[in-house]
Amino acid sequence: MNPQLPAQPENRLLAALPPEEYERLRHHMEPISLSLGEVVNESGEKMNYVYFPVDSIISLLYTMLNGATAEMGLVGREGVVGIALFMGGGTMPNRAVVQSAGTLIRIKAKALQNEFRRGGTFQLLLLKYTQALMTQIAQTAVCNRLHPVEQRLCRWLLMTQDRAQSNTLQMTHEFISNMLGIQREAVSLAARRLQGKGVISYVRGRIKILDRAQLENDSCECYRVVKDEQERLLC
Amino acid sequence: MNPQLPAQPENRLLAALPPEEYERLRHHMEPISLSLGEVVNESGEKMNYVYFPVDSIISLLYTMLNGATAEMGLVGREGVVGIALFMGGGTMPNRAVVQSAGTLIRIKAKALQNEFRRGGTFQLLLLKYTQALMTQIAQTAVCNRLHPVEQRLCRWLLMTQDRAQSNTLQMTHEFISNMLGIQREAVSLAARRLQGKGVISYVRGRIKILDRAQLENDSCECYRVVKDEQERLLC
DNA sequence: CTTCGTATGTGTTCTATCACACATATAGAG
DNA sequence: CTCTATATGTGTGATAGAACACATACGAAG
Repeated sequence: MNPQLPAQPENRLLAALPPEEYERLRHHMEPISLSLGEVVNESGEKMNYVYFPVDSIISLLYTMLNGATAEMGLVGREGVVGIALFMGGGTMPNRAVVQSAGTLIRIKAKALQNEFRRGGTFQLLLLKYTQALMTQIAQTAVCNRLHPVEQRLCRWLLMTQDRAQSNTLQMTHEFISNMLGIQREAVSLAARRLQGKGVISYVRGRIKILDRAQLENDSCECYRVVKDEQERLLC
Repeated sequence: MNPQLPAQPENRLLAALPPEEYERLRHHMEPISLSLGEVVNESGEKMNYVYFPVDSIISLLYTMLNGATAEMGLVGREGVVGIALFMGGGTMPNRAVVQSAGTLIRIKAKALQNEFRRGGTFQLLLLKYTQALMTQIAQTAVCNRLHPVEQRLCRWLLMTQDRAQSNTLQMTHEFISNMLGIQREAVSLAARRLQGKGVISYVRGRIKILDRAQLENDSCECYRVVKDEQERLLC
């Protein structure tokens, strides 16, 4: 169906498949590219595809009735968007938005489910990833409750950089504030403190990570917990 | 292995199994009873059993390095504790504690995994429940960020009452504060306001829900979202 | 009925964050 | 080079909660 799949920066879940399973799925893989802000899936809406990010980042967001938003999870090439399609629910009550433009590989729900039901490596990988995502979401819950803005910002920058291929992130303070569920001014303040320490630098929607080690120091423990758990589960 | 299982208030997941699958698992079910505060599973520790609460409530807690705690999920007879055993990770980085004493049915990891791999109703139910739990955790994340203490307390009381069989809950403000990840005094204040409105009443570790409808009104939207999603998935 | 451990009440101070209201600076279009 | 939309800086209250320090009150055991 699609002759040329991206060569190197493939999605990790797909890359980990044994040849046989990969071959079967290969014919259903369809690369697409999405730009910043595009909605991959609307809250509560039935999905027709499952999406495997290649060099894009997808944010799982929840919007409250009053319009306030907060992120619950972040998905890059280590994962997949559309868990509900194999978990059996079909839909989820949150939105999936492109946070960093790039390509994804999508697979039709039916094809995915067929392969999932075979109970092979594919199923195992998807379930393990789902568990890793749960840990990420759970940690976000606790972190939101117990840690101050600056630490949360550090954590978020680290998570984002892990999923970006670069150390320059294209995003405004305003955007970040919607992800962290805080005021834009609070982001600006925290970012400025980090810039003062030489950890990051930024100008108009372009953030550069200068000192990753220090960023990890300034972050709360949550970053490490999630990262370690992810590596344990997916390597 | 165990001749007499509790008659009526069974665990919902087990109750929903078709006779054949139930029969196979039946021989591996072992009812146990646990008292308040017992640790069903320690963070990061390999589990030997999976636990299906019958008339007990289990709290999924995360403890920070500095000792602060916050709850990420609540499991009653609608669910199961030990998701990592079928999701493939084996362990999870959080603790499971008895929040309300009572009985559970436990099943050895091996037996559970064997039945899970058959890919029948059991697998389907467990995965759907896992999705419902994810929604609960995700909503907790967002709620922790965006809603004030009093609304969160209402939500938590509602969730707890749904899982308790009674409208009297045995728990101190201190205990609740550890679940919500806030100060005990903050719980006392919010509780007193609710008592003033005649929504609840309490004395020394015994909370009575007087006006459930009003409690739902005073709660944030999060309670409904999670509840609706759970009903959609598990009915 | 007393005692004592524990649960809850109450106040004060301190801090982070929100909520507004603007000022300023930058990149890109023309 | 100028203009303009947009991103960021800055200040000033208001408020929710945290932290701490006790006072009180309940209720089970004796």
